[in-house]
Amino acid sequence: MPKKKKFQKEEIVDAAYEIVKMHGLNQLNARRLAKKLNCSVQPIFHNFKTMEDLIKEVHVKIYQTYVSYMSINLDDEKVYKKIGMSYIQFAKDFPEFFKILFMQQTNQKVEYFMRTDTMYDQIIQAGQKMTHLSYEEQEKFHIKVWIFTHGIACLVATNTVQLSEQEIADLLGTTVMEMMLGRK
Amino acid sequence: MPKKKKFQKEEIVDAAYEIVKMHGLNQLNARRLAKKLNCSVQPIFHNFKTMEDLIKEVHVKIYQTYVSYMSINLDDEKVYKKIGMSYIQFAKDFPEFFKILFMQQTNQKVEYFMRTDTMYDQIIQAGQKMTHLSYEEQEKFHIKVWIFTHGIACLVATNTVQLSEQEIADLLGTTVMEMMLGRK
DNA sequence: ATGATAAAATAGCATTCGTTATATAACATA
DNA sequence: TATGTTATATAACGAATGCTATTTTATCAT
Repeated sequence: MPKKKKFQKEEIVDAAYEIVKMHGLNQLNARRLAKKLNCSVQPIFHNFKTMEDLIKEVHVKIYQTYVSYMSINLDDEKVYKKIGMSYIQFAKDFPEFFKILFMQQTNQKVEYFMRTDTMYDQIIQAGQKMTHLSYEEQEKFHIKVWIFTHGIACLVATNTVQLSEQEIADLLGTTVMEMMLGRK
Repeated sequence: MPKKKKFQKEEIVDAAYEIVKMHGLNQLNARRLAKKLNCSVQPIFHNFKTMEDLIKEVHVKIYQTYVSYMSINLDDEKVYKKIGMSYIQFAKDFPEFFKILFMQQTNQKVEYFMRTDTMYDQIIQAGQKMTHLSYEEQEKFHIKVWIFTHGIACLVATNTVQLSEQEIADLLGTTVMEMMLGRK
């Protein structure tokens, strides 16, 4: 009966993902994507109602990339440092993705790293094992560490500072230590 | 002889500045600006060769706004806290400006707050008066405080977190204190 | 008043974008 | 092989953008 599909949804999303990764979201458009796929714009609009719909699926793939970077064994020691390093490494390896996920006007994205995060509670509890603080104290500590980490990640993603992995590890390590030791 | 000029460069830049302040840089275009000025697009292109030229002048005005926010008496006590609070307050009051100045891909903008900053040395020295650290130690401390401050400012500018002035002051105050006390 | 001159209005061009109407081509089934 | 179905190509529409050619209008020295 029908002609076999040449362009599947997945490969279109993959190509769009690559464009966004290399050149940012505002460089993604139907013609550019078609060119990358060596086709006309038809397969795109045949598979997706609108560009917006396609971008939604790209978002999902971007978020999956982030999640895979952040999958860390919470039983490990130095949880905070490892989580922080992963977060910053993500910002370094995928600056465009980081900007999309964490440096844009917020609507529903807060959930990614705030209280609603599924990992939030686990992180606090993992931290408690090492610091022996109360849940509330640990929570305050966690927020401060996270803000500092986020600060570095933003600077890295925008290329405002260029830091090696070792420099980042030192900076994060000593600061987290000082934040802990300096508590009243 | 000639007709008197009705639209001066300054008022055009002012109107553009307002649009950027309220709606961001990518909402600025010739027709929208003309509408705000109650004129056609002609006065704009008569006064500026291109939109890019106009935007350059808007950038200058934005940077001036930032500088006026950051003009702080360095002889004051709690310099760090005051500078940090000003930086964050700027991000809160002018999120679009903050994003333009400090949350975009960097080219020449590093100068705003890095070593090349004219205030950089004065800030370090002012800090030394209170901490009695060596210049190098004070420098390290300064960078950490700045990263933390920048982290909060980014979160505020993107509306990822909503913090009152008091909450910001507490967060910044206690963290800077802990960073100082926790040093090896 | 009038004419020279420059500012501003009008209307349009060229480009880029999302999207779609139409035509063509490929493929499974009869 | 013929037919129906559908994926893809071609080409174009309509809106938004930067910018400009042309016309209109206001000012001021004469």
